[in-house]
Amino acid sequence: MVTELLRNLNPAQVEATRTVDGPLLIVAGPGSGKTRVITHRIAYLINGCSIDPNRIVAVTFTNKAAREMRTRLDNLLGELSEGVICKTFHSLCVSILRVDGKKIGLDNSFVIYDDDDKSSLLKRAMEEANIDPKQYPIRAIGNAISDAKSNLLDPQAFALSRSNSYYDEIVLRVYERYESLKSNMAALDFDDLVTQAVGLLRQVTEVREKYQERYLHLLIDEFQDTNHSQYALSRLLADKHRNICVVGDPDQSIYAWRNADVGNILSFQNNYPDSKVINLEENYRSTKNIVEAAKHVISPNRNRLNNDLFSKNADGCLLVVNEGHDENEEAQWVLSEIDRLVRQEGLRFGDCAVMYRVNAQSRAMEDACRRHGVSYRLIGGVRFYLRREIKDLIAYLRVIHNRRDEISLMRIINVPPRGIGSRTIEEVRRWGEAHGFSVYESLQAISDDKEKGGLQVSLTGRAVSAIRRLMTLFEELSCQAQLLGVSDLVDLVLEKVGYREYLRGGERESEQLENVQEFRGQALEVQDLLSENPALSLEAFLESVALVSPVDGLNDAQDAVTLITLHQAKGLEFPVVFILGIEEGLLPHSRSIDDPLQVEEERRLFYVGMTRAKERLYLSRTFLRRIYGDSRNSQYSGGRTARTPSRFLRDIPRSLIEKIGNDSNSTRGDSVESDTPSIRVGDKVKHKTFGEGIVLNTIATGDDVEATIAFKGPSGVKRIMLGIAPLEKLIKKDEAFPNNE
DNA sequence: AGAAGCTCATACTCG
DNA sequence: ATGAGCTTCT
Repeated sequence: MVTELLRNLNPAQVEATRTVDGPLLIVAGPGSGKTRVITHRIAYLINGCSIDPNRIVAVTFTNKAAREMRTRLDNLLGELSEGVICKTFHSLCVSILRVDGKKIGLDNSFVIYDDDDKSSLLKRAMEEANIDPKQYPIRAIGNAISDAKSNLLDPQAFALSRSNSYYDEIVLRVYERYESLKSNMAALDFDDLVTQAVGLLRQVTEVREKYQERYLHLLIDEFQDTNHSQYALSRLLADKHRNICVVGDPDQSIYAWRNADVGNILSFQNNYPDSKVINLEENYRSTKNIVEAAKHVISPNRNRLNNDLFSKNADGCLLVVNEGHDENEEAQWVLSEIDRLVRQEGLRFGDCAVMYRVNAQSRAMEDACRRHGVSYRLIGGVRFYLRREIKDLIAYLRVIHNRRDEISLMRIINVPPRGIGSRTIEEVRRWGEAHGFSVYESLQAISDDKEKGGLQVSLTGRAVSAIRRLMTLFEELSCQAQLLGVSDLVDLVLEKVGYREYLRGGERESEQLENVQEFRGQALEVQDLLSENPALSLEAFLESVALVSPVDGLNDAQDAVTLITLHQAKGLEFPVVFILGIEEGLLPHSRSIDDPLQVEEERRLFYVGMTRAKERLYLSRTFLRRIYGDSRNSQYSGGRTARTPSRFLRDIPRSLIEKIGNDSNSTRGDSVESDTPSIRVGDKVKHKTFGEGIVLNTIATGDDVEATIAFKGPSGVKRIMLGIAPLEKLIKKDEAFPNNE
């Protein structure tokens, strides 16, 4: 049994599988059989070392990865696999907090706030703290708070840790207010799930010891993308037995922007000096050409661990680089190539994935797919659970589950319109605050106040009766929620609230009704799973909708082209991959372009995308592109922005590329480097009449060079012959942007 | 008072 | 395209 388990593994994989005692770091390059090693290691623990499956925890990045792992464990172990705990960080934390959270004062019917809810709450916190959201954008403040939490800094610790700049002072004021509101509402945001779990384990000895004892073996996947708080949680859980195995690849770290810290890999080696390190370097996924190209793209990065990826696979096809005119032509090219692959090469639509940096790029692809009648699945985009009609229904369910959830209550208090407008709400709030009541309690009190004038509340009789109707509705729904499963509850909400009628006549009516149907179906799934105790299904359902990610729904059954962002593509693989928009400003993204560290992350993102491809890799860029209508750049090129090829393209050896496209322009953005070394793409220049600008492109034309330069201000993009241009000043590319941050 | 209709700015990557 | 915030309509 055990020898069979190890038979199909290479020596490094065998070693990783059999190293079960003590801390272990597995550095696993893309396609190196990482999941295989994790699952085999778990199987080995159970079958070879007789470890109780219930004492093994595997933490993954997405639910989809967790499910996949469970399926593969099931194949290796059969029924035994069911005991293994396979969860994401967030779901692991939720389960810990549901069971033991009350020991740190957490209401166990807490709700989980998504980013929308978080913004609403931040907005309110800022209102209360008299901070102008125009001066201090909610998003920026929210990120600052998120940063603090990722580093396990509560408001107090944040206050001590920061320079007392005025900005930090503002953040602190909002942070304090935000936390206290959230606590009143018995709500947690995503960051809280981890920080609260850490707080619980740190503060409550018995809870800490319980989990430390139970979790004999801990495996953390995608370790390069954990943040400080997640790592702290991992260490806390592993502290007794010290059997902690982390699997990661610094080259695939693409979430620094949400506080993931590759430094955790170094910290791991410092925190566990006795840890063993195993490198998985053989790539089984991709052709040799793809692996070679990817290696050339990643190698300019500094601060890399030694992980020398190689492949023994066949060379395979050359990479294909396309240069299209604009995003529509690019999409057109993708579709005709996919057509060809399907008709001539025996591939399926489902084998093909189209990847891009930003969601907005999916638009042109969707249009092209529809025109060609090719079915596609769009991953991400406007997420299902963030659609208005779905969020409304979730808000009803949340208020039923936890009436302190004021963000949800406020969302649906007058949806559908029921005569409780902003003035009424304001008065209810004012009254509630004066009496120390939550909004729901205030509504109840006002509703129950039979003798008029008993309360000091200035509301019209009309408003009071509207409130009374609402309270009657909620009382009934709450009462039924004790008896019904969540799907039946959704039906009751739809009926009693008149939600379908509310959607009637709207512009997106049929689409919204379809979404509602889909939502009912999902509720029914959870209800059926918990048919023995239907009242529990509401909480389970709310939890499942809070923690899904778009990739979770990706099913391979349907033969459709996958449209997906590079970030979401991590961990996936496809026979054929198209990566679009390999242009400066998009990949690397304009928001990252000024910071060398961020450019390194963009490079890793490209590397992640490339290494998703098993057989064929297509790269594409355009000369013009419209993104979001591009209002800022509308003066250029008829509403579109002139594009220059990504610097990353230059790092792929020409020998690996088969080039197509209809423009004589070179892939190499600095093609004239040797002729006129003083002007290169990316240089900052100053023109006598047009002012300051950045060189976008250079083309040798006869005995002169034509440069495309984007000037600041109204001049916009101009093509200029360098021989005669009155360019006064030149700053080299690297000096053009001294650390702006 | 509350609803509806309008303009306006705004938009990277995510559990 | 979407939401916030404003004005106008009922």
